[in-house]
Amino acid sequence: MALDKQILEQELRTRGYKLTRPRQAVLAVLALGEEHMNPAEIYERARAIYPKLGLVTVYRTLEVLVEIGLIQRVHLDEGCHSYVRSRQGHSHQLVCKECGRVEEFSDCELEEVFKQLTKKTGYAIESHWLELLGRCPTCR
Amino acid sequence: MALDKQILEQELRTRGYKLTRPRQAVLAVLALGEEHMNPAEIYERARAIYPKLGLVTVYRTLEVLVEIGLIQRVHLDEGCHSYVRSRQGHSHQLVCKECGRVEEFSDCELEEVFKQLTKKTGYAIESHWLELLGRCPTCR
DNA sequence: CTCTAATTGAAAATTATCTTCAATACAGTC
DNA sequence: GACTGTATTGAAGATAATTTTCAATTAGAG
Repeated sequence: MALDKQILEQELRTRGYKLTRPRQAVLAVLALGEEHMNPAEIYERARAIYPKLGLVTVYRTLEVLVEIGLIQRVHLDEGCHSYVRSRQGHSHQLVCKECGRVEEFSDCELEEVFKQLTKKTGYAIESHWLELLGRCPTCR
Repeated sequence: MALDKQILEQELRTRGYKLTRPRQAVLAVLALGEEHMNPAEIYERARAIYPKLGLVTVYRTLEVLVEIGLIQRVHLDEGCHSYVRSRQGHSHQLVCKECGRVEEFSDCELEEVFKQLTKKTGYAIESHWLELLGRCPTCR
């Protein structure tokens, strides 16, 4: 995953953002994680790397990364707003209830379902959000 | 939809909850709405019916209703945590970005997708959440 | 009608997130 | 390697959302 951190860094730089130490710390944490983490968790872990880091910077960095599409928000019932590294362009998440591990997948066959719905309801479907909760192989 | 309100009330009573005036006001608002509403919006509308209502009670009532399964949470990127009346047992939502109208549907063909994923990832899928965003016929 | 436990609302507490602003550090230029 | 303009940072305070506490009220069983 060290590799992944470099990809994230490169992507940031390419877009004209400066690669600062605080950002590097946040990226390092995100690149590691299979799990979804909320801002506070990310903050805590990233401070192990760069202790002067401020929570505000975590929020700001996450905002940038979501906008660029490098990470994705995960919505959970309790304590909304966690984040995970998004691997493929558009993908969905399989979250383990037990350990929080996140598996991503993208090859879904939802398109057909959407077409039918468009016909039936008259809605123009513009985006979708699918999230699955379960238990990962290890936790079963 | 007045009918629906009575269904909600009946369900609450059956479960041993008292049918108070504040709760009735909240139920009335929820029974009406095609739209998803956040606690503050529900509060405001319900106060037209029962002015003494407190916001806290709205939160508490929503909590009970979600637990019973009479309403569902809708997750949106900005301002998480809206609620809609849930019609069928398990269903999904088609939310209009423009006017907030919510269309529910339940006959989805996701089961097949899930089976494949279980096989591929080893996860035991226990629950899922699907949300579609788009534009309703009127707003198009 | 009475009584008790559930429920309520006001206020205060907590938590999450955002804004402001002076100080700092990156990255390109010399 | 030092210089410089601009983006970025962190602390502190502001705002917003949600929860807790607690004394007063009320639904509904008897």
